[in-house]
Amino acid sequence: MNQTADCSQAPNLWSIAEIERDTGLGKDTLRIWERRYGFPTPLRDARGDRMYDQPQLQRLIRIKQLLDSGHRPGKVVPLSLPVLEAMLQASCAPADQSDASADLDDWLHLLEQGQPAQLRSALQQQLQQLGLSQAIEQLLVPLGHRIGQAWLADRLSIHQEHLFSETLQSVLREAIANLDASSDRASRPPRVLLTTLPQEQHTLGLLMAECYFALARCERVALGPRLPPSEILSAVGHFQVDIVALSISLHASVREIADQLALLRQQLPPEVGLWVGGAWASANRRRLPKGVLPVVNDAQVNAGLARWRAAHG
Amino acid sequence: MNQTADCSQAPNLWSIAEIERDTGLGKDTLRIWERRYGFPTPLRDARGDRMYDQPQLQRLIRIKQLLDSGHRPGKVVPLSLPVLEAMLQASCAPADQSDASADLDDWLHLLEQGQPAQLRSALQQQLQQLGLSQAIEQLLVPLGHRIGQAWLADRLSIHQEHLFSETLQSVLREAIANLDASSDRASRPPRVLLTTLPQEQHTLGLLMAECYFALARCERVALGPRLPPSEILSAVGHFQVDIVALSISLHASVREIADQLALLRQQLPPEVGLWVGGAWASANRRRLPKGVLPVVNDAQVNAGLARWRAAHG
DNA sequence: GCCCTCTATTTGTCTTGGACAAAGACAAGT
DNA sequence: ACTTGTCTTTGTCCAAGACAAATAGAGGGC
Repeated sequence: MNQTADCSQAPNLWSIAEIERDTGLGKDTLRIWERRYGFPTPLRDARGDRMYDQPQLQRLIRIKQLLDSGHRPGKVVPLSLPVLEAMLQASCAPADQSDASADLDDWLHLLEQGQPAQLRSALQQQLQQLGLSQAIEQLLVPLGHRIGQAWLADRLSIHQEHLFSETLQSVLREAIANLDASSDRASRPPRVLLTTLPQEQHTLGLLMAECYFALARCERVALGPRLPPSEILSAVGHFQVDIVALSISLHASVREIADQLALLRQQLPPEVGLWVGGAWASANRRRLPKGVLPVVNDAQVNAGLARWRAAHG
Repeated sequence: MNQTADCSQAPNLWSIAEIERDTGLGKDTLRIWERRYGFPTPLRDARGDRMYDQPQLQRLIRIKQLLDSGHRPGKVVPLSLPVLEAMLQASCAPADQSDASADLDDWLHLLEQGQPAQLRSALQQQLQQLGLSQAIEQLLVPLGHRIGQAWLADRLSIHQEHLFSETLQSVLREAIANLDASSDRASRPPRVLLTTLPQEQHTLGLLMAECYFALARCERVALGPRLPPSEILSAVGHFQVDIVALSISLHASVREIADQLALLRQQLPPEVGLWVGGAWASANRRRLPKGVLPVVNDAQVNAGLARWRAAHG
């Protein structure tokens, strides 16, 4: 499953360094869990080095995901794989909208068959038909969830997920370019800085956020993903930005993000807004520091913008 | 210089974990260099933990860059910062084309002033004027080098580099979309899989490669950056691909890449081509495994395609 | 019900020094 | 020019212990 090449001769055995790379868990952490919780229990090669097998790798990946969503190590490390998967399913599937999920399966089929051109034109057509903001909220966001689930359940391989991601990125950027080209109204304040924190893996959320702001005809400074907080601060000064908009996906570590947001809010000039979108923001609304505005859909973005424009005449 | 936020109270001091993150050198390696070469010599905090200061971090970053371009640790770790910088300048500046470099400075100025909209339209205009393939080879690639140099010399901050990268990405994708839309000729074989190896940081090269193949009206399967070799293999079967095209930037570690390429070539079906573009390919043509075709510019891509099409009727 | 503070536990990171194999460099023989 | 063997370089791994930062839970005041 989701299995990287086993470069060595041994079948499906990984060294501690490969486990660190594939799970994001530090070597020290892996060793100390072994002492404290009795898991993992890697085999040893001739030299005495730890060699992890596939079931243990799977279990570690799931444990890491649960850790990132706020669970404590002592509570999840000892659990068996089925239990872990059940917990993940529970935390990943937020209220299955039953009517849409059949349609989503159609999209999965399209992705599985794997004709890039077809996928692209199907996406374009849906965007046309539903309109950009509707398409994002009712199709793309749920579809993203569904694809994440399918990947977890081994129905989708990494390269299929990449194809979807790349194709959707291309389509969304085209949509933004079209919006900007049809200059029936010129862009106007506020000037919004768009980026993500450095940990972020999920780039599509940022692009969807950019769509919202493009629809509202904001001046945008799109800096792409993964900008360190210190650079966000200097960019704010450099570009004379009114609002910093961050996109944060669910897979990010809860605490780490909350800390960074608090620090960023503190160091940012008070008159500059800090808006946060993405699944993380909706799941952790209570943990947001003061002065950080959650904007998880088109309506909230527009409401926030209306308020800003009213205040700044 | 290029300095991340110092989260702690101490001014400009970093723990060993932060050094690992910022340089890519392992903790173990840092400690053993200390034992063996007498560098680095970190201070110690109250608890006895290593704390690295700014000069040492700078030196370590340069050392890592030289290591990645093939130097041996014993030769470079003991060298002083000025010497390291001189060596980097030498290896990074491949024959300054004197006529173009004044123009490049104009672009740097534009980037420094930092009006996103202006930068974007200037890029678009140049693409129109020179044509896509000319613009890439004569403007964008040299400009990329120049920006890398400027970043090294502290003239450019990270957020400016992000702005350039994001803007150019947007412009190039628009150009590709336009090419595809103007369907005077439909796309035809070979079918080309476009991606990069997982280490790759430099995404723009991939997009430029996609431009070349789009100009040649190939069927493209763009999977975005950072696809693991095992996934490349399964994608080749899944999408019935004729050619795998990889973009590899100069900053990648020479040996690591060469090994991965050899393994990939070996595991790939013999009838599927493996083409490699980007600065790495031109700098390491001799290290390419057999059966791997270097394509570092538009002409070579077209030549390769012509040969393929001739061979496959 | 909510918020604070204090304490006990959990948890990850850092330390030391030694061992060892994979890979590069270099010399000698074909 | 090419292989082969040896020496040297170099990074990773191991073990156990120490310790501070983070968290949970209990108790007290509003």
